[in-house]
Amino acid sequence: MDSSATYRFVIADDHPLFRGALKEAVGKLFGTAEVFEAGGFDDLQSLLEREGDMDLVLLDLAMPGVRGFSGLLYLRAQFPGVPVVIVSANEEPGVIRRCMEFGASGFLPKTLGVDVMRGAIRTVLEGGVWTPPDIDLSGGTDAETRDLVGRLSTLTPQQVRVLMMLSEGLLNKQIAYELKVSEATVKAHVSAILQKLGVESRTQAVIAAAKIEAGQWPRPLN
Amino acid sequence: MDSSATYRFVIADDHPLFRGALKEAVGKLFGTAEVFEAGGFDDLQSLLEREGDMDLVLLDLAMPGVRGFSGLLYLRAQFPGVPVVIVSANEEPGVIRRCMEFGASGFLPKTLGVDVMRGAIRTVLEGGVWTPPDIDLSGGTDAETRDLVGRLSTLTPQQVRVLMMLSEGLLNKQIAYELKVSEATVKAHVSAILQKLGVESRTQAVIAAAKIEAGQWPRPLN
DNA sequence: CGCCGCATCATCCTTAAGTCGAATGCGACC
DNA sequence: GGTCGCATTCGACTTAAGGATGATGCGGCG
Repeated sequence: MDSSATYRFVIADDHPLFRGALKEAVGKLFGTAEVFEAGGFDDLQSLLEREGDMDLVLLDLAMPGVRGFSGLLYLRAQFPGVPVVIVSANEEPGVIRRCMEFGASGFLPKTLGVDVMRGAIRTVLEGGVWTPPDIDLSGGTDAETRDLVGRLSTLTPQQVRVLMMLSEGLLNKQIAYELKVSEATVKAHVSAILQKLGVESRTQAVIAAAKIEAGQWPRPLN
Repeated sequence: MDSSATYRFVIADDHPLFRGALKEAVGKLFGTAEVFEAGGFDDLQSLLEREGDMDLVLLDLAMPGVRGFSGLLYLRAQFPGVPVVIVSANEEPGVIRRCMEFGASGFLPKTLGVDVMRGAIRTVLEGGVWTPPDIDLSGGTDAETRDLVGRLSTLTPQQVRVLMMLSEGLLNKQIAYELKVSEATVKAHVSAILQKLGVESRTQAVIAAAKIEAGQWPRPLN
């Protein structure tokens, strides 16, 4: 089998209908494409662990089990070699920009036409990056947030995992158990995270992380 | 001077124009009313400390120095005797409901007519509670959040202050310094907070508190 | 007045958190 | 191959966090 011709995709979206449609659309792009589906973040995770390298993951930002960008950040950390294209109903420039900053290879608004999507996916498969045209990717975010995003992207895969568990309020001991390492190791990771984020305690770290997730959308509360 | 006839108000809003208009509107309600203004939360705070009992505070939810409901919660904790009426551009039922749960005496959407506002303020001054008509105050919020709101409202004034400082990532030592009490006292408060919120660590406490502030508005991010 | 809730503080103890130094392993680069 | 950097791992040590107990003062309330 010619491996260069057989692409392997994952479509991760909690909406089965949309998943199916997307599968149809991209499946016909290449005759020999192998398309996997994941309905939740856990599915996606075990799929990637089981199946090994993928050529592309199409990820819905609003998947069950993920709040916002964490999923993307986590994926990029855990499987640095797998390109991720975000598929989202939201097309605010700020969201798109943030996704690209977190290492996405592309951003597909769900409102896009099938033909455009195909072109975009082709671009990414060839190693490129695709974002919607007529979108202003520059500026917009406040300096503090931008700084924090930069800091977050310096975290190593394991550190991202630890930070996400910190944000769930877990103890070092619990994190150690989950990751199957010693508590000393977790502490080392936490220390590194604190340094990289420029904060002084785990509590401040989760506050900083929470800011990224919820912080700066056009505030709906007042 | 007849104290029962001289009402003392505070108008707290960061928008000077609106503050002025509101002052005009309520000032003429009673000939002898004394109206104070505050452009920021710190102003409001020092004003209340300096001037003592007020008959009413008109508080904008989106004031500088306050994120969301903390301001209300804090005011109600620090000055339990002063009725607070929220004035907000936002009129989502969820927000209104939350305000009332946190002890507001009324909620005035900024879109309200002057005459209606006057009636509402009169109602509150007579010890009543006023919310916009044709608003569904029941249901809506998920059980978890409602539970948490209930727990938060059992916190004592000082505990609210401590919780807000926890949410800023301060150490017990720093909180002790700010509040001019010993670290032992802070620890006592923290322990009480953890119990009341039903969590096990300061980090989980700030996560819980953050959920209330940003958590469950109709999600704008995707 | 006595009771109770709130706030304050101390002491002792256990556990969690965080820092420091250091070892290992792995991939990149010369 | 050797070396450099980096991620991951870990143990020892220091400091912070949190629980338990007990105690004091103060203001409201039946």
